[in-house]
Amino acid sequence: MPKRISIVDVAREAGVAISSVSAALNGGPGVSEATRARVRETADRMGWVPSVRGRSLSSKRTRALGLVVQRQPGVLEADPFFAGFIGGVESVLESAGYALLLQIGRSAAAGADRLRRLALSGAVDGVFLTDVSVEDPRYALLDHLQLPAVAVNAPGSVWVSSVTQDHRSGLSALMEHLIALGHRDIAHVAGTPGLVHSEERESVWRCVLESHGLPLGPVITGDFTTEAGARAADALLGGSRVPTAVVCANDLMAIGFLSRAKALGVGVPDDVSVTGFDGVLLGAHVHPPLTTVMTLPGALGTRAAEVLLASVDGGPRVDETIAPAVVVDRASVAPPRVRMA
Amino acid sequence: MPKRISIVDVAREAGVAISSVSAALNGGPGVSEATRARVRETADRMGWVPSVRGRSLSSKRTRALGLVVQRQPGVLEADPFFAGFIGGVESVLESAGYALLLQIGRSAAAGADRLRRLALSGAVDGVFLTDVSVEDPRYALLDHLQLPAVAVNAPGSVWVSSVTQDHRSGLSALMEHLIALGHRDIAHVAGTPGLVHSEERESVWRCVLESHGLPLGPVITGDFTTEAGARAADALLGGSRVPTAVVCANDLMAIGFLSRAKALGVGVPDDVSVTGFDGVLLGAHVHPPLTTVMTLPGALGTRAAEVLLASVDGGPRVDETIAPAVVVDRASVAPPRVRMA
DNA sequence: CTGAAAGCGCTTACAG
DNA sequence: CTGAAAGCGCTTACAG
Repeated sequence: MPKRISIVDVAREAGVAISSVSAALNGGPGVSEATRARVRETADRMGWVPSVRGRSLSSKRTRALGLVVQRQPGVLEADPFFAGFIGGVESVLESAGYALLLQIGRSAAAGADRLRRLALSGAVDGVFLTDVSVEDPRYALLDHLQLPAVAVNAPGSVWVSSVTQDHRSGLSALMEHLIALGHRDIAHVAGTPGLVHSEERESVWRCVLESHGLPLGPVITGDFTTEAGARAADALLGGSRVPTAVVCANDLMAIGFLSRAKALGVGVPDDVSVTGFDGVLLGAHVHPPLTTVMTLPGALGTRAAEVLLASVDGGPRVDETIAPAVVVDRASVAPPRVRMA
Repeated sequence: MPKRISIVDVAREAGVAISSVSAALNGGPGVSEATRARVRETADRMGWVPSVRGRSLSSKRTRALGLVVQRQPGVLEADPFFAGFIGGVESVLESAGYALLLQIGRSAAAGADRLRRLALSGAVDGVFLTDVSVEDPRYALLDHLQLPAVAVNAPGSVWVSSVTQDHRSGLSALMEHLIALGHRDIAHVAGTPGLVHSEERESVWRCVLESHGLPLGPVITGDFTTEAGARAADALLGGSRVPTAVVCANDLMAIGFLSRAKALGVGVPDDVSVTGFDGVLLGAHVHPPLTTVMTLPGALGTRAAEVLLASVDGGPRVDETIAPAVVVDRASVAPPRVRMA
């Protein structure tokens, strides 16, 4: 094992005190340019990379940010959000010299517990909050710990900042589009109950229908998986009163719905229009290509990371917003077929 | 800011020395059961979670494992491998009390550099090596540092262990299946040049054709994206000699190919058979459902994490294997249409 | 079985 | 501008 070289070695080699090495490398004051240059050159020559262990203990900064994903590990594969979000986060952490500490909690309770240990053990300088539920217990923890945090697509709290992409206007526009085409029986395939974004989407669906004086079509409760979408198709297409349009809370469920509808011999969009939500890449490649609302997980990740980093540096609590999600009209929507009464 | 409570506070409260607290909590020897119980009770009551900063500095263990993904951040969203792999990794790290440090390098060079800094800064106890290229410079670094590491789907080195899922037999079986159906003109849409798994898949395609004395159909070089698959369709379906089957190096390219073929009015599988590789969830929902080879990124992640953890605990270098990838025959393959000569 | 002390590798006042 | 010293919160020999 090649012995690790430490700040002491560099100081000795450069003929200065370790405090000077530290100041020189960190851009601190109290070092002449000549000394700074010499130390830098020596450190580079020796290939010294400061120990994050020593540094984090004395500086109270770990230079790492935490993300505890609350999902079943197996579900993550199909999830359209996290890869994009993490990509966005990483693109800013990279230049800031921060690392991302990722953990997965199988349930909301497990996730909250892992977050608690992560925070209490001092492993991270701040955390991202995703999959926020309506009364999320993590807010209280973070408020109490005063740990910098940013909630994604959720309100934030007294202490926790937030970064949000408006999903309501895009979904609302999609609903208006369906109604303008003549749809009157519009069903909803909802997401996992209790999550902020599930409730929000269902609420938009309901509000737009009510504002037009239209009946609330049936609601099938799903869980954001393709399988749930397929089950919803069974439930909605087998009944006596088949809706003319089905608004799904995400693309995966819409794709499952599409696939099952085809198997049942129901034509999309001729017999029933189907819409998704998220804008996953593959939505453009299913048959028919899926009309949906395009979200931007990557942009959200970028902004969230910037906000969190600012917060770690002592910045104030903020609530930010990125450009709203917009409708992408492809081919899974058409005017309703005229039917017998 | 609520003052962090430390081992000193717990020791004082329990009326013992800090070394006893440490030994009691870590299950070390030299503590009576009575003391151990009392310390545990005190620590729990005070809500003390040991500082990973202090602990990692003195123990030389950070209890974190590193993964530097070499991808463009934007590409990650469509990637079928990482979410599953990370899910598998996390399921074992969770119970082991380890964390995953994730970084993204935009290129192989950037990734190697981030890995170097990660290793040299002592931020992790071991690393996963993915997207291994044919002459990967990271092996030399890891061998030199003697940092525990496990290469995924690649050979490993003198020091680095490996965990592999056999991809050759499944792809080979798929090729045999096509040939048995009567295909003689089989093209290949290859992956990013230089990567171990790109080369491997192309090599299987070539070997099976050669062993049957069949001509090597054209090879289009792609980069594993849907767009590359679409471009390959343009190149292969527009030419004078259209192959009867196209073997793509991954599902995403196959799905792009499918989509473009449909736009060009070429029927799959009637006019041309198309196959993918990976077994992404959505391959079952495209039209026609994609025949492919099913890999198991989650199982690979689980095994890789187990191997790496064993290695961190001083275990020997190993080369392990999980169950091979198998053919999933769906509907994008059929016998070739009889054509005029 | 128990406790006082050294040490991990840095940063940060503080004194020269 | 420069350097010696304390201290961050643990673990690990070592002595009692």
